[in-house]
Amino acid sequence: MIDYDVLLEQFKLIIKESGLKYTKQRELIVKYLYDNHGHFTPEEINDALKITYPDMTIGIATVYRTLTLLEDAGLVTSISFGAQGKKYEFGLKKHHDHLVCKQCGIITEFYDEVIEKQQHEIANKINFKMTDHTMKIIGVCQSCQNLTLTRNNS
Amino acid sequence: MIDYDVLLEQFKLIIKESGLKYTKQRELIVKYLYDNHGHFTPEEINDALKITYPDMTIGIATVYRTLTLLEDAGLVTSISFGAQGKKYEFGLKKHHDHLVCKQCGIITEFYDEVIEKQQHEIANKINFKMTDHTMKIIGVCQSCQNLTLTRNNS
DNA sequence: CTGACTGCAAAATCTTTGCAAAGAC
DNA sequence: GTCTTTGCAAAGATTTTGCAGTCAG
Repeated sequence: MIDYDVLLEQFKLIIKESGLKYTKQRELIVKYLYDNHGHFTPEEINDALKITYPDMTIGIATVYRTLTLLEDAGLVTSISFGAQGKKYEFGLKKHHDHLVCKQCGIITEFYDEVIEKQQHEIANKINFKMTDHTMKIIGVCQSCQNLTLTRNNS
Repeated sequence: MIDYDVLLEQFKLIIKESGLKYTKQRELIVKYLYDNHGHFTPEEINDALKITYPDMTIGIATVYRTLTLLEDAGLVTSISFGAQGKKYEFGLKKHHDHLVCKQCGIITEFYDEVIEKQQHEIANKINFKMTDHTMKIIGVCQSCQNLTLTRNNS
């Protein structure tokens, strides 16, 4: 995993090159996603920052604006959940896809060489210029399956 | 592709078994998705029905409620687009995945045996009980690529 | 008849925008 | 200083809900 200091430098560089400003709020959001690997809604990020930095006021609008900015810059990526918003995660990890448990909502990441390769082939076959892809496997994770069993046996 | 009459029977059966009622509105929405293969937002469906059946009033709420019902019944499936809602499509086709052009928004469907198989293997490996999956390849379709070329050359 | 369904409008979510004040460079 | 960013609140956009009337079975 990339070092936080290196990440910060990269972030500052992107900021500078775009003629934008480097602010505390932006850093905190990047830092939060870096430190807490996982998938968060804008609101979760906002709430967490409010708790961690009670003396700072960060508006939810800023979180949205920053996440959009960070996504454009490639520092974070998002994953959609139906109509009910997006979740964001730190984006400079190796590309991966997601398994989503529809019972507890937990998201597990995976990477599979065969799938990656096949996707390129599919896109190439029809002259589609692939820039990105997402894959979600939806189902029930092992611990939720166990829970169900337990409940049935009791 | 399944016959419309057969589909209707199946739909009526599902309705009856759930103790629900068979209404004109529900039929029209099923019919619309059957006749117009493609991917539609609830609003698009609502607008289209308003035009096709000017003498019927179908509330947007009914479209939402019906789509949820139909999705639960497996007659339609949905594909999410970030925070900006879902699109629905007729769901009794053979399973397939999507290529989404980020310029014109056109959705192309594909089915790939290798990917399907690999997904099962990934889920099995970690004891994840897969019930569904979605895969989106995002990029630029051939005609949008051509447009860009044309624009650059002119 | 009874209970489900509908349309409407209001409410609830989630996200974006306008604006004056504050902050980065 | 200049121009961007921020927080707030208001506005938008999308989806859901409450309710009285309507309709299917």
